[in-house]
Amino acid sequence: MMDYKTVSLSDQVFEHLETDILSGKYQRGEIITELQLCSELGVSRTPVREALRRLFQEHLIEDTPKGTMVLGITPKDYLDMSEIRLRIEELAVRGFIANMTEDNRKELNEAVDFQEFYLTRGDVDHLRALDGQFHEIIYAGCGSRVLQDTLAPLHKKIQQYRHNALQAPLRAKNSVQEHRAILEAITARDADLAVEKMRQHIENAIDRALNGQEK
Amino acid sequence: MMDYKTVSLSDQVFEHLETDILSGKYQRGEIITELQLCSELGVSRTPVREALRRLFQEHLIEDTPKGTMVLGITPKDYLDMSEIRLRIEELAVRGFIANMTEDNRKELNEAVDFQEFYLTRGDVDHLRALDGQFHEIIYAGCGSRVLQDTLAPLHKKIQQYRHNALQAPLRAKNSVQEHRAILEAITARDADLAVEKMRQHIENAIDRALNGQEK
DNA sequence: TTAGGTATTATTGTATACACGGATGCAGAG
DNA sequence: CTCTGCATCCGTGTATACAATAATACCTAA
Repeated sequence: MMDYKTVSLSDQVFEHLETDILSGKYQRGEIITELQLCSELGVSRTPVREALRRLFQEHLIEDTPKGTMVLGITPKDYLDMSEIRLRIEELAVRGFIANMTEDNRKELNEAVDFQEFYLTRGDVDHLRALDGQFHEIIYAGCGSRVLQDTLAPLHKKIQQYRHNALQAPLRAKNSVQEHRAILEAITARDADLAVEKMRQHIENAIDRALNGQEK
Repeated sequence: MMDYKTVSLSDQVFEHLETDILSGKYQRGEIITELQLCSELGVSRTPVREALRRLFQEHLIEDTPKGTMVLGITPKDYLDMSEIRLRIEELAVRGFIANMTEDNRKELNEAVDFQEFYLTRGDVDHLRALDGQFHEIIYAGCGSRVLQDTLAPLHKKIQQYRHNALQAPLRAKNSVQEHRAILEAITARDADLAVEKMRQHIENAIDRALNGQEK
């Protein structure tokens, strides 16, 4: 997975800003200027501008006459993204099973194993990262670059957004259990069951976000 | 709809390159360098780079050690995008009906009226543009920015790709008829029917693309 | 002839200078 | 007090210069 070149300042700025916007550090409606970012991050305008162009393309920011306005993710955006995932994450699951290699299966298995490990440790940060990996492994192995490119950004945004909303203490356990159930169905190559488990998983996440609490 | 500022070179380069990539002028796998684009387009590297960053974000290009490699849209990408549309364009249609204003309805109606007009003229270029508008009006009026941002790029890419594959002589008539049927269902606020008509419309487009011919 | 090393070149990454345009604030007139 | 016009400033858009890196080609030596 190693890139052929070292991460550029452009990329670093992009990831930094994306994280800060999704995590809510930059509030919706806030105006940020290039020069302000330059001094904050200690780089010149070039990498800042290139990062902003990419964020613009993801509709996380908007150009205004006074500078760059932060858009970020609203609660409605979150629900809309979940709704879309409910419709097409099924395609990824079916694709993953159809294209599954032993390596893919093992990778997914390991992700869940690690989740269970960090669950006993109560290591929320690692759990969150692994939650992201679990879904991204499925996207990456679904056989469709388009589907991967559509779902991965949605999931990333949802995940960051959720992180902001609820600090996931009890959610973790249920989430890992649901991942395990999905993994088992996938391992058994039972596509219908896996899809159903995934659907439940996403719906549960929506419920938890709405209630702000684990039942 | 007017932007508050004139279109920048960055934007122009972006749209130019996007069109050329989607239309196949730049072949998949082809390597293009920034300087080459600069001399071709007569601008400096800055706007070129910013345009490339946005194309990169859309996964239409890829960075390689030798330059920027064109990815573009493959036939499989086309099918995958259509599959996704089949799943979520329904949401847009339902959203549009739920949020429909008289203005929205009229706008959609006009788009179809114009299509029928240009159909009698055999004006394929205008028909293509209006086909894009028809769907984008629905996206824009569906009440979900996320859904709009997800569907609009898919449709744009599909449309450009199709344009390349078949020069749409006979397809036009059926397409307009299908749009009319969708519009009628929407006007009647019959969401289930509208969704069904839309589903057929997309499936027909897939069939036509696969056969390369109108039945 | 071939292998290895070095020099050159090609391309990108970054910083910065300059230009342009709009917003803002101030001053003066009504 | 308000409105208008001008000057200033702030922020972005673009071009270009410089640096670093990686590929390539050439030359030399075995």
